[in-house]
Amino acid sequence: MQQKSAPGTEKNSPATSDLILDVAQDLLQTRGYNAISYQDIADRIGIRKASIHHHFRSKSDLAQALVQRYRRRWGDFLNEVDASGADPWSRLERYLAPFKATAASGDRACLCGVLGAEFASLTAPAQEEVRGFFQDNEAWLARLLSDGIRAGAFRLSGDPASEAGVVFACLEGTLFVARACGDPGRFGAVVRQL
Amino acid sequence: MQQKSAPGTEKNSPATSDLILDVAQDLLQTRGYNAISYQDIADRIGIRKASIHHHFRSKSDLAQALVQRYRRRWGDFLNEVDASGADPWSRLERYLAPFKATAASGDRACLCGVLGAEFASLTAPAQEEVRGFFQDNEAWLARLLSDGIRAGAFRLSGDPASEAGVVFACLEGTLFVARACGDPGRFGAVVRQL
DNA sequence: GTCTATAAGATGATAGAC
DNA sequence: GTCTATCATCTTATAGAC
Repeated sequence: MQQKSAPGTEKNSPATSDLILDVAQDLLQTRGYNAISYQDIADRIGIRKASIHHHFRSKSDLAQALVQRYRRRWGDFLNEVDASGADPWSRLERYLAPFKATAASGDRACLCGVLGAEFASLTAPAQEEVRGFFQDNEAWLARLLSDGIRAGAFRLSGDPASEAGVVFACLEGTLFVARACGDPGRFGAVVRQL
Repeated sequence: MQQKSAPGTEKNSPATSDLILDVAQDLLQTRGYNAISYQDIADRIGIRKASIHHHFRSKSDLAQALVQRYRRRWGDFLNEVDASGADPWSRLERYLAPFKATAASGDRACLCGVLGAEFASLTAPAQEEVRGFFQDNEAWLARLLSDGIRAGAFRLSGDPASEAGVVFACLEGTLFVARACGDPGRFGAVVRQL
């Protein structure tokens, strides 16, 4: 019926494939990859399983597309933060905002954190994307810390790359712990501590 | 045939129920809860699915028993470390050993970390055990840090409870990141940074 | 305690009409 | 692009023999 993003029609309601990804992402961040089915997604949208297979031939294709989109959007977000030209502390604060929002939801965690937990049950392409997401984040954080040191905004005990690894792992881990403990406020406490 | 732990027979080969839990734990730490089936476990042991149902009526019962055992063993371990009467730094090092071993495996993560990722797909009793495991660890770490400060071994920027939350979340998160990045050595780097 | 046999339902996936 | 219908397979789970 409708082309997605055809010239002059950018205001179209989201394409079905995007809707599928949206629903799949929400379910996945809540329950995990192997706990959700095409039926779950179809029920939420109000379509049939076969329609999802039209957009994503297999479940592993869906997973790959989902984590690809997640990683791309995250990269765009990081670029925006960089482009803002804000000081290191402000950039760090902006970086933490999505984590905060996820923690505040009370029932979601980071998509790649969840997939990282089910790592061996993913196909190689999806594994690669998860790994890439982790590396993207640590590299960006390392650069932020490095800049912050040079600007005199941060004082670190070790090298920026190691510290970035610590900070990122802590953020991912906190999302799980905070959710399991039913304590969304915990994320704020951890951030203050860092 | 054989009673488990009957008086005078403590040297029996492990009871089937323990074997099932052993195999289930290994598979679960690698793939995740919803990615494993009774068939997978039965195949590895060389028994039939029905035999597993004899020991654990349902899969959620198995999950609950598994995480209960995990938490109990962990508690025993923490008590042993405390009973050793070692100095705070040595106790911390002993605490980190199991994490190190898991990271070194290259394909496992913490059982409760994995279950924490699939949290919404667990039954309430299993969720409770996962939460309890997290709280046990943080409480123990907070006490260790508190002792260490009093003994002049540690210097902390915040209160022990907050710092314990940071450290524990970091350890759990690092297991996932290190595995996804195929970098078991990363755990050591994170520990040094902490 | 373990087995065979079986049930009942879910799952990922495909073919073909509209 | 979405649908109905169908498939083969897997999944959790139970009954009852040995």
